[in-house]
Amino acid sequence: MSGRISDSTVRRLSLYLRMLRDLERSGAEFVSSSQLAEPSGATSAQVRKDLSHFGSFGKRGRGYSVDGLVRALEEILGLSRSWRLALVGVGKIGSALLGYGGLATRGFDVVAAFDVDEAKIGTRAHGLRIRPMRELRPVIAECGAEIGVVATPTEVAAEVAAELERAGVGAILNFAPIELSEVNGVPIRTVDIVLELEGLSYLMSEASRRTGSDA
Amino acid sequence: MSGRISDSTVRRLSLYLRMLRDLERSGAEFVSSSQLAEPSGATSAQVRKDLSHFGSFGKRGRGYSVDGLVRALEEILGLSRSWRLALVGVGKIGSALLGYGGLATRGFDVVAAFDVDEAKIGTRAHGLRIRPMRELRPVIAECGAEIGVVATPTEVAAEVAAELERAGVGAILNFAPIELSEVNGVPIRTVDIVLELEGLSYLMSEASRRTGSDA
DNA sequence: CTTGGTTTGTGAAACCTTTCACAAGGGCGG
DNA sequence: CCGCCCTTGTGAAAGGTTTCACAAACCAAG
Repeated sequence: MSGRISDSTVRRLSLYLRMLRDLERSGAEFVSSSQLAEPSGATSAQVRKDLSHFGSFGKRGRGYSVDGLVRALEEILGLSRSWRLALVGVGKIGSALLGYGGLATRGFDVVAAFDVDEAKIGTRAHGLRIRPMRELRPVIAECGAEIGVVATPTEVAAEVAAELERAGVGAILNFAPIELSEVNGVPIRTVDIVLELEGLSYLMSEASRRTGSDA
Repeated sequence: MSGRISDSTVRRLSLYLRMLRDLERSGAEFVSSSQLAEPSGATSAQVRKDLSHFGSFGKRGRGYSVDGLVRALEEILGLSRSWRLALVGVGKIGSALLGYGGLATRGFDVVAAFDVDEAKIGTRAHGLRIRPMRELRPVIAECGAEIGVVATPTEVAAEVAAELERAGVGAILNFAPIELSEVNGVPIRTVDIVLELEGLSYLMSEASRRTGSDA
């Protein structure tokens, strides 16, 4: 049991948890690894292997207790608490995030927002006052945000990430199309829409090259 | 050479291309695999292996011609042309996408937008007329959009994706927090912000569990 | 209590990706 | 033209993840 857990395993645990919450709402008591596997496109063996890294949660012959596994996964993923986010950059993406209710309902609360634009500073976006960059450090310290969100232009993203890290956040979510390197063990996840589109572009081109030459 | 190329390889090819374009702008003529590797956090061997799946692009002793490799990668990734996107759901995320100039400059043009909201239909968002869902199929056929973008609430995402596929798109980019299953060989990429945040939540919890028990 | 049907937990095998290490080749100075 | 230095392209090794397959365990029924 335990050791270093791969990103893909953690990803799947989140997906299992989603399905389990649906099941909980629908009143199911037990669930088997194969039911759990279906929506995430995994196999039942993979579900069992993933869970086995953290302990033994099922009953042979019965499956897993829905309630019990929900709580276990929330504990493992750190979702039995809520997290505070500090957003830097209240442009298109930043505003969309502030307005997206799906974050708060899942335990991720944006508690502070920053921007360089003098015209925006002091105004409110979705109930949150936009603050100048110079207040980044004190405000993050004061409100205790654990996760920094970079939604700035690419050119300043690396600098902003470094500043967030100095301000004491424990993790960073980056929306700028640039690969930021983790420093001081502060994990960074990048959401790169252009990269995803380019991946699709590759697959479509590949497909048409194939049909083009096969036909 | 060639065979099935992994997602991670394609991802890295995109990153190499980004760096190459920067180099091109800065006037460099040649680049070595180690220079190319740095920004994406890969190794020089990985760069060479990735490229070797598609052919032999370098000169031993010199490295790769920047211009030549840019063109080769654009060809491989299907980026020597531009792609047309059809957006479904002009809410927070959809609007942010429409306003995000970074897509068009990289060859991804949003050419049609759809929504169910009667109040939005007929109005313009960033110069694009919002159309009713019922026009999805004819409009996509007419304007020839190749990529469908799902930016709807989770509940209808699967249905919308299926409708896009029937309308003839060759790939789908999904922003709803749900795992959509590929059908008919139409590839789907999901951008799931909550999943990313939960991954960070896991890492932070893991870190604090470790320091908690080590101290 | 025993039997049968079911599902977990898990080593071993298969598969895939990354790293290593080096021969082969190219350019440049002399 | 020769010899030196540099970097590619690539088999082989290492490392990691997924799938397989089965013993162990549980429940229910008789």
